[in-house]
Amino acid sequence: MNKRALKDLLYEQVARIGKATSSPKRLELLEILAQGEKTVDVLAAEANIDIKLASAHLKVLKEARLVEARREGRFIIYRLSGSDVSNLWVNLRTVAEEHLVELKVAMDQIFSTPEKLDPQTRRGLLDKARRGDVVVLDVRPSDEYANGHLPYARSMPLAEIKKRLAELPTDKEIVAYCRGPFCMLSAEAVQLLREHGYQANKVADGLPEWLAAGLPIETGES
Amino acid sequence: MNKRALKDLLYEQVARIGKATSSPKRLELLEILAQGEKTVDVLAAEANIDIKLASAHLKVLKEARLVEARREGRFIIYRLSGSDVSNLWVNLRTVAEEHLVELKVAMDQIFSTPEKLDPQTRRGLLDKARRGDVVVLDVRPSDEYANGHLPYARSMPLAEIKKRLAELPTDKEIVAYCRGPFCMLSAEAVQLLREHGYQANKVADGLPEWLAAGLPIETGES
DNA sequence: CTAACATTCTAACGATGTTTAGAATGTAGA
DNA sequence: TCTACATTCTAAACATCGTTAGAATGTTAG
Repeated sequence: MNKRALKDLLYEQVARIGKATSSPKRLELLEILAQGEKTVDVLAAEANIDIKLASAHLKVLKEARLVEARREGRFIIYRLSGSDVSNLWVNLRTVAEEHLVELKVAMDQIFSTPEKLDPQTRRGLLDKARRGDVVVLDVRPSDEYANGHLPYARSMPLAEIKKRLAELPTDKEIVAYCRGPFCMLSAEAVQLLREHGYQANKVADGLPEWLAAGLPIETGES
Repeated sequence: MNKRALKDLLYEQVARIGKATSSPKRLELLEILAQGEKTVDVLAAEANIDIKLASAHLKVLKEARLVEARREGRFIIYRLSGSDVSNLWVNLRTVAEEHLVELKVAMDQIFSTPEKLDPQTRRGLLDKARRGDVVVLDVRPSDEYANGHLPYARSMPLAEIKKRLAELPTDKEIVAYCRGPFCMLSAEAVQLLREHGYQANKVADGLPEWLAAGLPIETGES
């Protein structure tokens, strides 16, 4: 076999990863899976697509070895095949945010106050959380919190906030986060909290971004 | 506009980056551009494709804002639109190397002695190069060397090595590198050097990998 | 064993991407 | 202005992908 054919083979393999990440739906599935393992029906519901279609996309991701599946009873549970896949998602999204004007514009329209974090402010948030100067609030579903969350974060899924308002302090800043910059849960949480007189803000980071920045996380129930 | 439509818009934008990296040829073009800016005909020659096809692929990369173009006389010069694009290429290739067995097998077939570098050995190489314990040899074309090279590296393009053998020491280890793990220049250089009695080895790293690892580089002619 | 259920497989459609060749554009130099 | 040249644009053939619906598979509970 000649040199060119061999080279072509190498790039073709990398292109398998590129192809797997070339569909919006598959990217959304990857982001959801970056929060923890999920069954097909949960993934389909979260991504708002038909189960059959979700299954087809998951098959593509599996063939590219970006996800793995295992059966548990009647359900098949998918998970990312490594933390490097989560990092790749963050990397792709970051490049898109950096270079695609259309994405910047869309983000500005959706999220009035962008709260991007740089390494320094991430550390700062960590320190303030440790000292108890802010309450870090994880508003994702509780299974995602259990799978991994920011240090010192408390779990309060968006759907439960209204009933559990009393648990939150009114004299401290509350910092809400969810799945990442594209997730709208924290924005809704902030709106709800502010309406009830709390000092609430959101940060764009989710677990994948935190991990990609090389920062530590915690796991386990609240 | 409803929430779902807005979300779809976000993922669609990221998918533009994925789509741009879903073709082997485009990935090869990105890797070449990660060594420095190039004209279309040089890119086409390096990637072994027709100029028209190269132009078409470059157009796709440009629409995804991964590359930029400027005209200089009769030539149009393309360059990556940021160092994050170079990092993305490294990230994609690394994920592929990690998860795709087919790629591992192909790499083993082509490169008999894989010389992957971890952060520690990279630092070690840097130290040895500084002390002069090894000669780091950049065997890429000289314009790529001028655009950026590993610290303390000497430029000796593959095509010139035979004539310039006398410049190299026989009592020191020579470490050759080129464009990255997929590039065959350094492997050929090592073979040539060994045939002439030199102690030569190669490392998989190229400039993009070195930069992605957060290590410093040098620029300028030799 | 049967029914209910989650998921995948198969087949089909239109939409999109890759590649090639020929025409068109824009620049440099005579 | 005319010619040579690098590059892009256009059109067309062909392959691949996304999506949908219906059939098939494998598992659990009765």
